[in-house]
Amino acid sequence: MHRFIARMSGPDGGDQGRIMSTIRELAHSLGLSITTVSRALDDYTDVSALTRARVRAAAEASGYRPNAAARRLRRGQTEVVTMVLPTAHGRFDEPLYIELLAAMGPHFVKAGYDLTLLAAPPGDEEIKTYRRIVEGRRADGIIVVRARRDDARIRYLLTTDTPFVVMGRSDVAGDYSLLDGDGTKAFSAATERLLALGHRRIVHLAAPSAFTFATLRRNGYEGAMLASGLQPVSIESAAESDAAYAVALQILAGESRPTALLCATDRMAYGVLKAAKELGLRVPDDLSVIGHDNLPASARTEPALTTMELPPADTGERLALLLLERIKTPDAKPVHDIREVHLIERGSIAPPMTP
Amino acid sequence: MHRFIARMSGPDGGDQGRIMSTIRELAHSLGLSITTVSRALDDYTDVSALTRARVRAAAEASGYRPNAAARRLRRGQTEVVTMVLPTAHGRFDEPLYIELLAAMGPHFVKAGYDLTLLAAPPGDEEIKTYRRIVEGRRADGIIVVRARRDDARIRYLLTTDTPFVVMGRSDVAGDYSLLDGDGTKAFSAATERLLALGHRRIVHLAAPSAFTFATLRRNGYEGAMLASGLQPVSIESAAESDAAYAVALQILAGESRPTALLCATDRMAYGVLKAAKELGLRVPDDLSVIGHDNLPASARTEPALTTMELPPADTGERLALLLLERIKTPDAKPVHDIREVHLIERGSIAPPMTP
DNA sequence: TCAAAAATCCAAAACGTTTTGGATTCACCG
DNA sequence: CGGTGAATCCAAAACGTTTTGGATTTTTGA
Repeated sequence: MHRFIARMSGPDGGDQGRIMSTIRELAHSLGLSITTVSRALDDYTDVSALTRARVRAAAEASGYRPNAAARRLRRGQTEVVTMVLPTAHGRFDEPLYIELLAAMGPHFVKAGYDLTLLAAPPGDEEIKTYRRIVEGRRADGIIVVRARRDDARIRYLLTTDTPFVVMGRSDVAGDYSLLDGDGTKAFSAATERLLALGHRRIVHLAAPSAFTFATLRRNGYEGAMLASGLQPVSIESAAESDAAYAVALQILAGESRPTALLCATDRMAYGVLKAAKELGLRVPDDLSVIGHDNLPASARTEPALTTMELPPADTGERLALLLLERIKTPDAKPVHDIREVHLIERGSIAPPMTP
Repeated sequence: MHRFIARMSGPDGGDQGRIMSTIRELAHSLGLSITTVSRALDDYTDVSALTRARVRAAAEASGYRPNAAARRLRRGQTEVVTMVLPTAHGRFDEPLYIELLAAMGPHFVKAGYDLTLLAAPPGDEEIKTYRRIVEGRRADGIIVVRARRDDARIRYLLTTDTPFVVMGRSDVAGDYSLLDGDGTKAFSAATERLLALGHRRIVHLAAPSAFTFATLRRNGYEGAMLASGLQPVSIESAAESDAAYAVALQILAGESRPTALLCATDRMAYGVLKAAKELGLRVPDDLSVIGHDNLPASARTEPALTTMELPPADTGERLALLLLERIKTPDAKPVHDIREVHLIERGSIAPPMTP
């Protein structure tokens, strides 16, 4: 009876459902010290099982959440990781990032981190953005995407002690974790697939060697060709589809034209498809085409494009985990994770009709 | 001489280039109080022009940046805005978001806000994510994208006092700012365009009426048809391209088939293109097709798809500004910004050949 | 010349946590 | 029964700002 009354209107019962905004209120309502409440919520061995349970229940019931700013100030860490989107001007046709973000999200949330996003065009502005994050201590870790061969961002970050991970490969030396697709192996495998279909005149449409991935993919293609006793032919083009279109018109003009074109990127493959159509060549009968990236548009081309991709969900998850590891144990040896790229076969390849 | 020595090794000169991490150090090195330094940096009229300049210079030179957590704690605001990505499972083919994010970014940065990103699949998890933000006071404002007719997120946010803006329209009543494309006007204009080309048998392939936009677009089409004295024919289909494909096969089978199909979305238009090809109908000669969204793939279809879009850069900018306004003056009347949708003409429409 | 007003500065409080360094109680042992 | 150690708890300091409420000096007005 006594208990019942206390629940109804006693000094303890009054705060029942109210939303408790500070730990002080919560502690007071429980007749405990702030210290004890804090430690109970943080699983210290320091507090009795009974008290812990009581605190837990009260926190749950009242919807108490520690003030993020206060805990960050006291702890000296931001509980934030940041990814800077390299935004060239104009249309930003890079759906990969949104998938990466979606895949990374849950892992960061689980680890108690918020993911903040900044957009910066390459150039001076970009480095300033990184400085702002680092000097303003706005993040505990950074994700650098689309690494460049000579990458000022990586060079800068190496001079600081901010944990970071890189997606893609760079020529910048130093100890940092990175994740990238195994472009060499992927292009080697794609070449072998074409060889298995009976192709012999396979040409590689390479991206500018300023990109690290371009060289890696080229190596894969050339290695596979040489291993089969064939002479590799790599032709470099700008990475835009228009440029690839122009180059492809040349390549496909002659009599002994290739029966297959292995392109460094999907976008380049689009140019090739356009050129083939222009020249009256049927894909895949007269010409097999392969790209890389699996852009959404590649499923809609005519015919649908055979391509390769680094599965975004896995990649995002791995990227998040790498960064969290880096934050937790900054002295551990950084890891280089070179992951397998998957071949996605669609309608743009077939055995060669013209021998 | 005296001055020179002081610079070399005097008590003031020692801190010259060192990075100053707290306002206390900075104040000390200038022989000023913390208060004065803080107010100098914040443009109070309270401090003399000379002092202000001195403080500014020293802050600049030493790379001082106020600790974000401390200022947030003191100010009671997070300086963070959040956007929750609705991620269905599987491939996330929605490049719009990344463009929106890129466009919003600079405006938030300029206003001193960080943009954090959370991913949540629709369902219970989604509302929990919103609760976490609101109850944990993790953001000063929220961006809700892809509004639904009966939208639990909006209903929840209306019960709190967290500022937010919505992209898209919902049936949920209440005072909140929103931004959306004028689907009605756009579809009316597209219909008129087809009429001007000489089409008379124009059919609208509508999305499920569970989506607000579906009804709006349908109204636009039907209004334009009626205004021209023609009988509108709207046929509803699921929004996936496969479903649209099946429906299109039916529509295009008969003898008096339509000469133009106006589709509620690009994805539905893809299904129509596939059906037309299957039936041996040439686009655009035998059939004109229009979509909406301007997905990247739409530029690569065969023929390239005529479509409509809400320009992402403008949209993102406007969305950011709307939210910032909402945060600054929460009592101001919310605005409904219905923006013009642009028609992008490509190869999938032409005058009808078969009369 | 003196009082009032303006200009300029500052000490201390406050924001809500986490953590340090004990204090208290209680059981147990010799 | 005194002492030791474990089990619990807590007061107060600290994190780095911003803001409050003066204090001091200088200028102005009569």
